[in-house]
Amino acid sequence: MGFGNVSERRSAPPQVGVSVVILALGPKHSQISQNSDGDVPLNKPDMNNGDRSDRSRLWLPLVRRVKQPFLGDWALPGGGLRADRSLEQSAFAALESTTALHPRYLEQLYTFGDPERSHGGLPMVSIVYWALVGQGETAGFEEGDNVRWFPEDTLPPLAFDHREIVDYALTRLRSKIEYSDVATRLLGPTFTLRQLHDVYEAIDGKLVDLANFRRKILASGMLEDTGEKTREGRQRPATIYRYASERTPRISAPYAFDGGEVNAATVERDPVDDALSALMPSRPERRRHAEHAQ
Amino acid sequence: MGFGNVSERRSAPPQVGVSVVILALGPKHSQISQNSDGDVPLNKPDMNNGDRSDRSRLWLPLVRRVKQPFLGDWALPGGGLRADRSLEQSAFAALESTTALHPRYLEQLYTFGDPERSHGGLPMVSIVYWALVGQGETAGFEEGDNVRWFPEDTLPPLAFDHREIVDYALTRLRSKIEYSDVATRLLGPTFTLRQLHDVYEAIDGKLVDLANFRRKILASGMLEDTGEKTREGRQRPATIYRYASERTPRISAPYAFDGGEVNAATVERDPVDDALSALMPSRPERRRHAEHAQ
DNA sequence: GCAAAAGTGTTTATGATACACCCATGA
DNA sequence: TCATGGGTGTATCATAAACACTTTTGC
Repeated sequence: MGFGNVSERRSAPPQVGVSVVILALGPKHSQISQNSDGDVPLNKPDMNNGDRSDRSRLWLPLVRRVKQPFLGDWALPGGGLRADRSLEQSAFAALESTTALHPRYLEQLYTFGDPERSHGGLPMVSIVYWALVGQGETAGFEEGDNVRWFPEDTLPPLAFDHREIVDYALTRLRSKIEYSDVATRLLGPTFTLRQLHDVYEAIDGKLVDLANFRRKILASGMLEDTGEKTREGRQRPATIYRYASERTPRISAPYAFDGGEVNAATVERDPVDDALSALMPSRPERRRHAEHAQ
Repeated sequence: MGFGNVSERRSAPPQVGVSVVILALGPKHSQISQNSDGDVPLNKPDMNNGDRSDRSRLWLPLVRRVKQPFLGDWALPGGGLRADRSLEQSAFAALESTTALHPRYLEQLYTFGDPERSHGGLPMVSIVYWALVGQGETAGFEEGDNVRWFPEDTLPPLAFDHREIVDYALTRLRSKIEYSDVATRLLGPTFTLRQLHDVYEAIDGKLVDLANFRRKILASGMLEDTGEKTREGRQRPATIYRYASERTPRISAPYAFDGGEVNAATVERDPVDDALSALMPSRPERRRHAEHAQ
């Protein structure tokens, strides 16, 4: 299906797709050796050891491009839209098809559509989502030659404008961590205050006073004491908390995508600050693009 | 151009368009009489009188649908995408084609794409922008039978999910006014602190202590004394300020759309808080939707 | 001088930060 | 009992809110 000529192509609508920035907490330094082609560390973040000092950097999975342009470069996982799927479902599907990960958080980031970004190919509008994956969510994940995890601060050159997109996702995460619960989504369902504290420090470089952090978080009421205590290490056991939003039942599931080993229903929009949570579980509708054809 | 059958249509990509929520400051009560069909007040907000008490509500223009579904209902201005235009340009074009308004602020709001919203017609993804129009910007604007201004709090029934979209835009405005300069974009290029104060009160219902407001705004450094004073009324003249961002020259114009009586270059993204301002004037790229086809 | 709006001062409450200190546990 | 991280107390500082007060103009 080709376009007739340049001017027809220019006035035609662009292609549309979905991409996802997936973020997870990983070790500060890779434990496995460097890779053959000189790329920076790249084993997947190990989610299951209790070693605090080594769990303090954000990692994200990228896929290698197998087509021009940017053949061989790393890019964000993505996929197409389908008329019978919500954008979130499409994002989820894109995410799943490349990484088999089940996010604990998924939110729309931004829609990129500048003609310049197409780099000579078909113009493309990308609706980008960002996702947070908790610890333990990566159990079934296998890295291949075309999918690999990278630490956020040592990314390889990325295709298209994907580098800026990643940067924007990180900016959003860093901003959102200050007034919402997103940090908890990078951990498992339960965690200690120290673990949560480490997430905060990992996300925005600077050190956070642990004593004040404790008070602030506890005062915010977003955590709930599970009644349990850690039983590791040789120190005083720490209280184990859980994110308290289970109290506030979802009005409606953000999307009905359900399957896989981890329940997709655990994926939520931010209930506090993302106004869409309140507005979006909205009612059906249809909007043909004929509004300005009065 | 029809689709073959239902399942083909379902797996096909949806249509894509752009819509805009346009907001401007208007009088609290309409000065002209009610409309024939019983709709709520609807003359366009008068931007040019100095009557404070009457300048305290948000208004927005809607267009009447001339097709099914929702024929005759009011809807957001919108239009199509073109491969050779940025999303902002498309938003600007949509805005212009229906209202001839020149916004002082334009920012992407959200992309809506739930299949349910299509109400039985062709599935539609809407990339929605919101715009703020300052006083005096509406000079050349003419209302027709198919375009009309409504006060934000007495909207008629809207087509599709446009009501939720408007609500979300208002939520974003109310949130953003607290940590950015958007409020100034609803006024003219210069204004008194009292006027700005009134905008704040108009936007989020509650009263704001004028003394504290004055200190806070002034301390934020976002305003600049023009050196001029008001010379109206029979009271002490007020200092006239201007938004101080002219100091901080734009790195690059958000988009190159230039034309019409008001310079489109005055449309800016929020320079402080919208991280995209820093990231988006980014470099070209192209992203075909083939990422997950490894 | 008086009304009306502009603009300043001052007190109080609230929250963030820094950091000293005590507690519970395993070895 | 000591090392280690868990957890609390408290003084200090910055900011927000409340509101009394002074200033400048036109009439």
